[in-house]
Amino acid sequence: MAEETVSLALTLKDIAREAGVSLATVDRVLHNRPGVRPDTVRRVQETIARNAFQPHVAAAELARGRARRFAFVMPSGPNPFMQQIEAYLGEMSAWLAARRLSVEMVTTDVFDPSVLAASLETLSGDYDGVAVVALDHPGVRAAINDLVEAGTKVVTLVSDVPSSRRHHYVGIDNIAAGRTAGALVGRLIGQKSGKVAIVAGSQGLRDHAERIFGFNQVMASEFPDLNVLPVLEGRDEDDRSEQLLSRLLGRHADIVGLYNVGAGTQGVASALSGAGREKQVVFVGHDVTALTRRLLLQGVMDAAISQNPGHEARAAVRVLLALARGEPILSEQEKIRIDIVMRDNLP
Amino acid sequence: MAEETVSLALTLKDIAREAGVSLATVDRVLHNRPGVRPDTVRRVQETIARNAFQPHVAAAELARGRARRFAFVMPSGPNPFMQQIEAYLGEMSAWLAARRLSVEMVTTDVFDPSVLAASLETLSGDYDGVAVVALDHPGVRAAINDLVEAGTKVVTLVSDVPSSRRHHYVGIDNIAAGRTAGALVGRLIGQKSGKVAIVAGSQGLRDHAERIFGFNQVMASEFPDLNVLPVLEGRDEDDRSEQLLSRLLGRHADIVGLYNVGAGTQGVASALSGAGREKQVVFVGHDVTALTRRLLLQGVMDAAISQNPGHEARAAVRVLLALARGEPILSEQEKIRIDIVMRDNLP
DNA sequence: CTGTTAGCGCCTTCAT
DNA sequence: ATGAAGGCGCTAACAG
Repeated sequence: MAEETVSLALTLKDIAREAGVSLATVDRVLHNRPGVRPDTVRRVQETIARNAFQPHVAAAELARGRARRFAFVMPSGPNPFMQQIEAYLGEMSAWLAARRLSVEMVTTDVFDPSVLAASLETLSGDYDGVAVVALDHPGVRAAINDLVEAGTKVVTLVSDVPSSRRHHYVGIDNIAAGRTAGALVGRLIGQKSGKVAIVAGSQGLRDHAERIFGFNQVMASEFPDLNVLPVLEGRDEDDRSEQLLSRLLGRHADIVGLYNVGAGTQGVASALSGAGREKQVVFVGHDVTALTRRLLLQGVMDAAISQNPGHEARAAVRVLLALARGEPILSEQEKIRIDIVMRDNLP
Repeated sequence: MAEETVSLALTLKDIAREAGVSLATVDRVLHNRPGVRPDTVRRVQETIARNAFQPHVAAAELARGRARRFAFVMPSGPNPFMQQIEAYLGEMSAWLAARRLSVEMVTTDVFDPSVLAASLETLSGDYDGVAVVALDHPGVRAAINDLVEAGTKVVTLVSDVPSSRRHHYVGIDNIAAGRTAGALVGRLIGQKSGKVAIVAGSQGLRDHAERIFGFNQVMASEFPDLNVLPVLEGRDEDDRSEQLLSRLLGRHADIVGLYNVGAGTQGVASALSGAGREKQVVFVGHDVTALTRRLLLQGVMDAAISQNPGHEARAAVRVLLALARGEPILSEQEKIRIDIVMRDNLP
């Protein structure tokens, strides 16, 4: 009735004794440090394996006794999603302090590649790890590579630079997110045919471009009766998004679906209600914020594609920490899922 | 441009010096242990607060040096979702071992209250914490309360016993899950009217009953054109579920929606395909397993309501550990979300 | 190449 | 009511 998984509570010393060597030698083998004869290595490794020995992490941390400094490079604007990530990092402060970790926020204009690159350059050498909401641009890529070169662990957050040498990306698969949005818009529209509008921040942003790509993919292949209109670029600004969309709604009476790829959600919603069409149009956007929560409850928005900002903040810290310590990353745990949030499963 | 959050790396000793007392006294105050004069307590607390002092967890763990034993009481049947939780617990073994924690699986017939209660009784005294997939029944409730009485930390997993004195519930809000399923079925059906079938394991299971309740709630209030048929009780068995549903499909040609509340998914799917109606009926079920993944990809299932089993396993362990150590629980992190999974956001 | 040793910061007797 | 001191398991410097 009971399978087991026991903790033998072996220690380095036990292994040392059993292998007939000293503590220090076991430690060297454990961290594959040089200066041990090959067959001693083998002998020690065998005893370690035979006993399924696991060093006590707490003891190691204590002995190592090194404080780690991480920097988070975030957009300076009033993006609610980014603010949520920052808030969750703040909530972690006790957790961080108890582990002698520090996280510093660096806000910068991540939309200007040279400014972002410059910000990254200033960090070099001062931090064990850097998490950055990155724009995919050659200058930024170079800055990331320089950091990596200098021994800093780098994680891209929310928006990736796949061609760089960053160690890890913490964020969702944006093409899949776009596909998900497309499937939702299409299926929620039902049998009706008509036009579908897309509002994005900019097609120059990698994540936006990828989402649009995924969205169009699904639309083209599965909803031939729906006609996708050219993308409106609202620069994630409320006013501009509202104007553009209002004009579009005015020109097309048969818009039945709407995909808001980025921020500027307030503007998009205003345009819809302004036209009195919030009930006729299936509206899917991104992220659960105070605003999108309200819109979902009101039935103005039908679904939000979301990535859990708390999870994202914690995952970024954990990954940086694991990288800094040379520990393995628990990829299943750190993977960020694409959440579909509707009125009834609002978190 | 840079706000900060520094780690001053204070230690107990620093606090002791600044407060003019010894290490031991600070320690006593820190853990509000008796034997310290009230105003000494205050003085020490003030210095702690003033310096925002956080004891180093690694050092504490090491000094405390106590191994913890946890037991997970799980259903003995071949429920794929439960097997996933067990698998994730297995994957954590290195993590657990490195912290001198042990997790033992105890499988039992959780559907028989007396058997489950007996299983729980045998655990008393041997474990620091117990996670249990619980049936809500007076006998089980009493067994849980006995464990708690004996000082064991108890967490209910997946299925709750709210009226017991369990310390925590790790799982989803099943009423909300049912509502979500209802909203999905209704909205994906679109404007059509017709009948909706429900297949559950048993209405005696609290989680199933709650899901059905939520589902009906939404159906009644928002989809008056859909007519919900009486619940079929398939006991989570494939054969029985298939038979019952096949017969129902035979009797009603106008079934347009189907909600599978529990397991037995294979049987439900077979009944649908057997009738050649897998494309006409909107089919929503629970959990992402190898089977439901396939059904989603094939378009037989339209959506799965899911709770992340990996997250659930880790959260249960973390909560038990925090309870055992007397640490606070990070409720935001440990909350289990209701995930909507469709073909394009399969994890 | 290998071993010895002094801590890391906190907890826990044991004295006082 | 308070303090002193040893030790938890590992790391890192220093000897050899």
